[in-house]
Amino acid sequence: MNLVKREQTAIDSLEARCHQMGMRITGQRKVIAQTLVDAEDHPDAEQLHERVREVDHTISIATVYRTLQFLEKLQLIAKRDFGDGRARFEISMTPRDHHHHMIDIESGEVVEFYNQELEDLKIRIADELGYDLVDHHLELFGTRLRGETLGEQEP
Amino acid sequence: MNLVKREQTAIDSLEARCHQMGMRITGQRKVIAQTLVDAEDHPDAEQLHERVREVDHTISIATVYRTLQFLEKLQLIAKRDFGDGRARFEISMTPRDHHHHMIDIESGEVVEFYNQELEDLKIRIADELGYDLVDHHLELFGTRLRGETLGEQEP
DNA sequence: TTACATGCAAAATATTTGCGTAGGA
DNA sequence: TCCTACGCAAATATTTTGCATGTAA
Repeated sequence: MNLVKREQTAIDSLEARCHQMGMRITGQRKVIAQTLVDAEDHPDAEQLHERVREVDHTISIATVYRTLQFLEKLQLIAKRDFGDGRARFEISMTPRDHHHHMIDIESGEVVEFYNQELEDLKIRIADELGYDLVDHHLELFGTRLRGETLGEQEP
Repeated sequence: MNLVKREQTAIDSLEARCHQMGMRITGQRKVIAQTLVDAEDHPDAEQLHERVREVDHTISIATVYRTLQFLEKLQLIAKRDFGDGRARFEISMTPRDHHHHMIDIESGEVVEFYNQELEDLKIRIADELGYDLVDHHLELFGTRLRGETLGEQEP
């Protein structure tokens, strides 16, 4: 029941923020937010549109884009760039969970990670440059190690 | 004379790589590469096109895009994303000089920085995840600190 | 009721590509 | 000479927007 509880919390959080900002919580916005909560990957606008239409066939791509902008402004989701032409989106309702991405340049696979040392270092760097850190993006691009380090073997 | 020397080295490096790859070094490519060497900012394709046309009025936007792809493949330039819709480009002929960007979200100003600790940490993180780090992008977004830390004051 | 949100379609942006010609090696 | 690269214009891809209508509060 953990998953259900987390999802409801996320939607509650969406509703709370909407009210806070004096904005309406519509059926479309709920479906789009819920779809992002359920997503275990990093869909782009079009992929999201497809998924959302499985629930509500009438939702347009314009609404998807408008809702994504809206959710981003509310800081409920984050926009990412993995180097291909389109923006990708993911839920970021829990501010503690600021992870980053390791992208396999051969397979396109994306692994998320979190590293406290990195978080601390970035705040320190920004501070040394005379800035207050508001957001940051980090993407690592690489290829899988073979053998030695992990003892893994390709078939 | 330092600047002149560095610029020539960069263009030499371009010519060497072109030959290595069996590709032609054309007038357009030289102008585009030189313009990127001279750029002290991070121009997008259209800004680059404007600058390049001041030197050779006939260079088309298609050639700018094709040359940017080409130079990126040769790892002579790097593509960046600062969160607005377009890709930005910068010279990266010297592999040691792997810097990152601190972006002022109020003014749009971009400050470059390099931090050895960060470089080491990223390699370590990738390794721990089972990857060999090939490339990485880091952008910090923030607002200027007031007072305390730097003793700077707004007017 | 009444502003804000939506769907649709067109527009705006950003980038890529087909094709016939030009030009570097 | 020969093949790559070019300019042009059209195509594609992604995202935004104007407008009339719908709907949450």
